[in-house]
Amino acid sequence: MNISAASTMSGLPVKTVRYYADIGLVVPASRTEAGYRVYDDEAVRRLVFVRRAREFGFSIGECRELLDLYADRRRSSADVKRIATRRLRQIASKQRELQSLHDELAHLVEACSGDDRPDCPIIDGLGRRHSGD
Amino acid sequence: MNISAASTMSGLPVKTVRYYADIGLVVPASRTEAGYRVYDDEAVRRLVFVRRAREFGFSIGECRELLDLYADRRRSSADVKRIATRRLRQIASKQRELQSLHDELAHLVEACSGDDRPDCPIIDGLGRRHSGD
DNA sequence: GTAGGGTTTCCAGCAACAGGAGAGTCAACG
DNA sequence: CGTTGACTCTCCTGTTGCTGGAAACCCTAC
Repeated sequence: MNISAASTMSGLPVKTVRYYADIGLVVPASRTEAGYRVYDDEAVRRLVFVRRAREFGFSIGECRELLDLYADRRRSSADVKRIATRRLRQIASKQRELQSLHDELAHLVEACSGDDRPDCPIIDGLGRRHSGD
Repeated sequence: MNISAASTMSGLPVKTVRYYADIGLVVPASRTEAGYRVYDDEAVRRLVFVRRAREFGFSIGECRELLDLYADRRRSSADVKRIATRRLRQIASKQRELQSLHDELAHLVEACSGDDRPDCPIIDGLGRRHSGD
């Protein structure tokens, strides 16, 4: 199938499919004589796999690792679990970060009257030095 | 004061201070005859303000807006509150997104035995199509 | 045979800097 | 006064993961 069919089936934009081919992440099964990329079912499965992994926030590098493991029928599940657990920790850390950000900013927003007077705790709160000094 | 003093006082890397000057976000008070950037207290206050706002995840564009409001003694607090509230909603949305990501991935990780056998629910779960199709 | 879609390559650009090259500048030391 | 070393300047490249566009080719249908 050609690139637009692969795009539709994988749920990735054509540009992205082409990009993944360029960086060697998911290469097409072959090329036509005219140079058109040809994708087969296996390649589409890999595209879907990458899309899902990207949706989980795995980097392209991590996708490459996972894809290798995906293809390797003899890999141990421990290898996969290690990468996924690392990613899980990243997510948890990002969540904590966002939480404190949210709390602090919400605090400022609540304290702000939000009317047409110039006094604004948000501006004051941003201007006041706070972390890292 | 020169750029390294401004860097130290603001808590921003020299490169970043220079970058902010280049894009016109925080311009130095003046230049020496040799072309060295000269920062005064006000410029440093603005650098600190931007650093704080960036830590809150405001984009450079939003920092520019906020900086205008910061400088405008006659602005209404409503203008500031609008921008901050928008950002707050972005944070909340990102939090929800991370939460579902975390839950789903944690689910997969828990289901994975993590031993040296090849069966791996994580790989299977990533390979299975799920969203957007 | 020609109109319209697709497809190819390559080049530019996004955010928000970081790293480094090569050249100029400044203060201190001898 | 010369030199050393730290600092600064501008300019260019690279990062991540694409996205958009241009110019050229290809393929099918009418």
